[in-house]
Amino acid sequence: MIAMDVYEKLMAMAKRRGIIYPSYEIYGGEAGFYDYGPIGSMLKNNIENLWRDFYVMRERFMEISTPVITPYRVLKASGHVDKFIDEIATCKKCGASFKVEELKDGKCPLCGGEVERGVLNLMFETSIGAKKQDKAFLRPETAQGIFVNFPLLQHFARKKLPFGVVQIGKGFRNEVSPRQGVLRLREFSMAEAEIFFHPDRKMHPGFDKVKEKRLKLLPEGFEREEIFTLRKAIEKGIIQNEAMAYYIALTHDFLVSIGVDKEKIRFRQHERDELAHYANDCWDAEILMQRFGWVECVGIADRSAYDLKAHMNSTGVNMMLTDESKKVKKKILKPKMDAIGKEFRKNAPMVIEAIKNADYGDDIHVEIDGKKITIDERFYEVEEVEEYEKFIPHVIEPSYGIDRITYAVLEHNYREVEKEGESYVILSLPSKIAPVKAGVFPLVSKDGLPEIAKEIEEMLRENGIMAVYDDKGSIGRRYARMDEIGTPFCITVDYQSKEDGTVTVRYRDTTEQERVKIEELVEWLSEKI
RNA sequence: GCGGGUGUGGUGUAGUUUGGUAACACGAAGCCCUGCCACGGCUUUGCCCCGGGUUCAAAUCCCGGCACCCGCACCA
Repeated sequence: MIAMDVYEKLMAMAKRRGIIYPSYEIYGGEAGFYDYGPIGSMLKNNIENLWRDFYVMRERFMEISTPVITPYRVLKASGHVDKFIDEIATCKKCGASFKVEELKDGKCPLCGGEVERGVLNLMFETSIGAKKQDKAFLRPETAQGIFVNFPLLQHFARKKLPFGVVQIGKGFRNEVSPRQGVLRLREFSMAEAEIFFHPDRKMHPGFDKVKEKRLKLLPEGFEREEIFTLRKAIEKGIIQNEAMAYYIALTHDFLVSIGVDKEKIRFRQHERDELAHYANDCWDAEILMQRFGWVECVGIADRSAYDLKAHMNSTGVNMMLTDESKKVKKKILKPKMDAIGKEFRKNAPMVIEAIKNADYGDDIHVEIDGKKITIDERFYEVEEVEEYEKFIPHVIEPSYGIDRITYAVLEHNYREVEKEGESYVILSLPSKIAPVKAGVFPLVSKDGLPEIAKEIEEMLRENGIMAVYDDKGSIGRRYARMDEIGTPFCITVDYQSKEDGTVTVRYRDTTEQERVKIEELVEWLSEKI
C-alpha cells in the first residue's frame, strides 16, 4: 500500500474531528470553498486573536471592519478593475493556454494554431440595489477599506506617523482553477495591516531589538536562500528599509509562536515582473509544506503612495499630511490690489487669479480683448514665507493568509507515533492556540466520579478555559480523542480525588501526569496556556 | 481552461475486469464492563458522487455533469 502523505491524512482527520470540511458537500461540493468545523473555527479564532495580540496590542495598531461588497468606482480607482485580470489565449489546435503577451503574431507559440482570446477578471461581480443595479465587486483584499477611510483614520490617530490600521476579514478571488485544498480558496480569510509612513522615514523603534535576528532570506536574483541578520540585510541594501525588516521579523515571530516550524520559514523577495500592480517591493513569508513545497503565506509589500494617491485623484479628497519637521522656504506672489484695480477695472479678478496661480520666476500673462498683456512687478509683490512640506504617506502592508497559515500549523504539528503497533496521532499545537485546553474525565463512570468531573469542567469554562467533559469509552480512548485535536491537558478524576481533592493532569506530548489540587486547577492551567 | 487518474457507511478500503443493489476494519451512539493511555462483550447506526442512457436487472457498461488528485497553464 502506498503511504498517504500528510496532506491526505490530515484532511481526512480534519474532517473526522470537525476541523475542516469541503463546503456544500451534500450538493457535490464547490471547488475553492472550505468550511471550518467546530474545532477548526476555534483554532482559526485563536490564531486570529494571537495575530491581534501582535498587531493591535503590541504594535498599537487600530482594528477596523469594513464591507466586503465594494462599489465599482473604488476598485476602478485602485486599479483592480483594469489590472486584476488575466488575459488568456487558448490554442484551438493544441489546447495550450498562454498569456496574451506570449503569443507569436497572435498565434499559438507552440504549434502556430489559431487561438481564442479571453479576459478574466479575478473579482467576483455583484450589484447593489434591486433596481438601480450599481455594479460592485466582492473585495479582493481588505486593504481598500482601510485606504478609503484614511482621512478619518489619520484624524483619529491625530496625524502622528507612523500609525497602522488592521483588518481581519474575508477576501474573494475567483481563481481560474483552485487546487490544493485550503491553500487556494476563492473565499478566504486575511489579516492585513496597513502602516502609514513618511516616505523618507520607513523606520521602526523596535528595529534595534530585532536587528541581530538571523533569518532565511531569498532576495531577488538569488539562486537559493541564505541566512542574514537583519542588520546585514539592511547594510547590504537587500532589504530596503528598517520598517520592512522589522515586519519581516515580526511575521517570523508570529508564525513561530503559533506553531509553524521555524526551519520551514523563509522570506522571498518578489521579482520585479512578479509584483502586484500596486507594489514596488514585496517580501513573502513562505512556509515549506510537505506536499506543496514553499507556499506564500504572508506578503509584506511596500505599496508606496500608490493607493492613497489613486483615491485622492479619483475623489479629490485630500490624502496629504503636513510634515511639521520640514519647513520649506517659498516665495509667493501677493497681488497689489489697488494698482490692479486702477489699471484693469473689471478685468481685475482675472489678473488676480493669474498671479495667484503663478510661481515665483514665471512670466505672467493675461489675455484681455484678444491682447496678450504681461503682468509685471507693478502689480504684485514677492514675499518669502516658510511653510511645512506636504506629502502623501507611504504604506507598508503585511498581509496574512489565515487559511494557509492555519493549514501550515496543522501540518507542522501533526505527529504520528507507534503505539502498540498502531499509528497514533498527536496534534502538538501550542497551548495558546489549541481549540480545547483541557479534557476532563472521570476515571470510571460510577461512584460519583462523573459528578466531580462535570463540576470541574464547568468551573474551567466559567473561568474562560475551554474544557470538554468526556466519559465515553476507556480512559485511553478519551486521551486519544483529545490528542488528535491538540488538547494540551487532560484532567482525570479518580478515587483519590474523593479523598484529597486532587486530580491527575496529563501532558499531551509526554503523557506524563502530575497531581493538582482541584481548587488550584484554574490557576495552574492559566499559567500554562 | 486542457489532458490523465479517481469517486463505495463518518474515515480507510474490498467488490467494478466477467452486470444479479454491497462486505471488512476503524469510528460514532446505547447498555454492560472498566482503578490511567485507542481493553472486552452485546445492541444500534450508516455507503455505491449527481443526472441521463443501455438492460429483465447497473456500484459494475455508455454519455453528461460535479468534486478531488496529478501534469500543463493561471495564482495581484
